[in-house]
Amino acid sequence: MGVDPHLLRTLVTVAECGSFSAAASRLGYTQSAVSQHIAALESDLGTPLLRRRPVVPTPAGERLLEHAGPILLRLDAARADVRRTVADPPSTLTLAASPLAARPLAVALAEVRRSYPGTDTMLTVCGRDEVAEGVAAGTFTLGLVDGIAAATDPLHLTAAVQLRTTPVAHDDLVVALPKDHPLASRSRTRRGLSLGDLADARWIDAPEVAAPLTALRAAAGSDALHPAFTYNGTDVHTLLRLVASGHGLVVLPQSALVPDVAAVATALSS
Amino acid sequence: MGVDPHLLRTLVTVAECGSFSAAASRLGYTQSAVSQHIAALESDLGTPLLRRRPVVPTPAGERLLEHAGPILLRLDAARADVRRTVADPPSTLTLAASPLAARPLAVALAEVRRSYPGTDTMLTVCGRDEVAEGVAAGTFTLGLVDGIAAATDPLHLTAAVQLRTTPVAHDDLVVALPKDHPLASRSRTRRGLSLGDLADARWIDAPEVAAPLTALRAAAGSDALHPAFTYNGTDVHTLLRLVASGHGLVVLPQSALVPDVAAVATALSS
DNA sequence: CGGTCTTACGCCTTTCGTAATAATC
DNA sequence: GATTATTACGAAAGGCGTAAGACCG
Repeated sequence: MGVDPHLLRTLVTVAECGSFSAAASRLGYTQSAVSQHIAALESDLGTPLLRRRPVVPTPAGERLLEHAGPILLRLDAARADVRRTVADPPSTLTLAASPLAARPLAVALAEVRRSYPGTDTMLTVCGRDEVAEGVAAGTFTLGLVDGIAAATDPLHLTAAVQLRTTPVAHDDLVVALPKDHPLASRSRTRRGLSLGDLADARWIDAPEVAAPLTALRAAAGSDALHPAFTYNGTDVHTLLRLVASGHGLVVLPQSALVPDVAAVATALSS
Repeated sequence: MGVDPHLLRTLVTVAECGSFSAAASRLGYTQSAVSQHIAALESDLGTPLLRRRPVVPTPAGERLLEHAGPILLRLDAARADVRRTVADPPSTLTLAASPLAARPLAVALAEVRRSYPGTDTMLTVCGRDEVAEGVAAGTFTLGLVDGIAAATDPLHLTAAVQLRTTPVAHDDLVVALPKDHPLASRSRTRRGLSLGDLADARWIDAPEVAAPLTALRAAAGSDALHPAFTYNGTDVHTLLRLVASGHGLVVLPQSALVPDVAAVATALSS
């Protein structure tokens, strides 16, 4: 009685894997145990949660899955929170950052190394949600996340756990165009190139890195922003090369476009 | 391993009761079982969570308790959510409302009875948080909550579960004064009686019914709003009588002060 | 002492794995 | 027929209650 988190965890894994046996091996259980877990959940809730062969969540299962992730995350967060109050300050600081938080990251890193000279520092770059979840679960000491924010609504974190957040920097958004794009010259002269002018352009949807297209549609008030394709990745460099090759446009913070790194010839490069 | 919700529930109960044995009888366990629950949690987390005799949470315990409530609530919410997708529409609608949501409640009630003529309707009036928690846990079908809200920030629900919310009505806030209060006449003539003028008045803090004083302090920008006493209750009628008797002032929505009910003499009243 | 929490121990329930059965592709 | 899910059953572990012990006021 009462929705055991263990069972929720197997349900989530089964839903992700789309298979009982795959979930079993990932969790270190036997297929039998996984089957019993799902059966226990279903008998407890009085309704099937998964349709078998293929394994797909029922509507009821979908509802439960919507809750399962946040619950498990919060459970981890609780444990991490307790340990944090007990343990002495860690000897290695683990930082996490989303790719476009690079500029404030440099500042934060300097600050951290100055304030805690003795401690090692580890850095992980990953998607926004992974940063938030990692901080919540205690995997990371500190996380830096970028995102579209207004003055009133600082940043809409999708994580289910409320975290202590502080805005640290802001940057203007620009449209990344290939250099030979017809509008590229216009963008030099006048800053106000409205999104409406680009409604018919081909866009790259890169939700893990840049502004998600849905957010842009809301901002532009236009439904006409069609993605040429979706880029599931966190690498900004690759994304910029795709833009340069004319595969589509992307909205990015200005600082992402400006290379602050100089190239100097070395013996190796000759 | 892994923070069993059962254990969390007993921890919460023990912290509320301030006693193992009291918590045991409330939960239907023996004192021994409760002791084992706490011991299991403490050994799992590797730190004491409660200081005994008297029973008070340690700092680590406080942290865990901050998470425990929301987790347990969300667990209930998940179960209720699943059942809701499976069960056919309930034969009795259970509504809940905070006391000062009375006016929109009347409208909602009429709407509900018109739309679902066959179904019985049950109404519960309780504090804002209880409404939110009840809706999350599926105890209530629909909840109406009042609160101080701006256009940008609709209503800050403290509940840990995000609920589908819709603003349905708004009302101006007024200061409730006794009729013979020196400022009562002024309030008739001009509406703009600033909170600063009343900074030195005696206030009744009724956080479950009216605007909490902390919210007023933030709005007034003044730290000088001192409560004469705190009223822990949900009954508006009693609160208004306290104001009328000169025990203190209260900020309420305007509609709470206007009696729309007429008195007519009956045989019984002679 | 009276009350309250902790520990020890026995019983019962739960849960997992092995293995056999059933069902689907 | 091969893969995958369910069912049956035995062994191990976990959880609860009773009862005795330890601690504090």
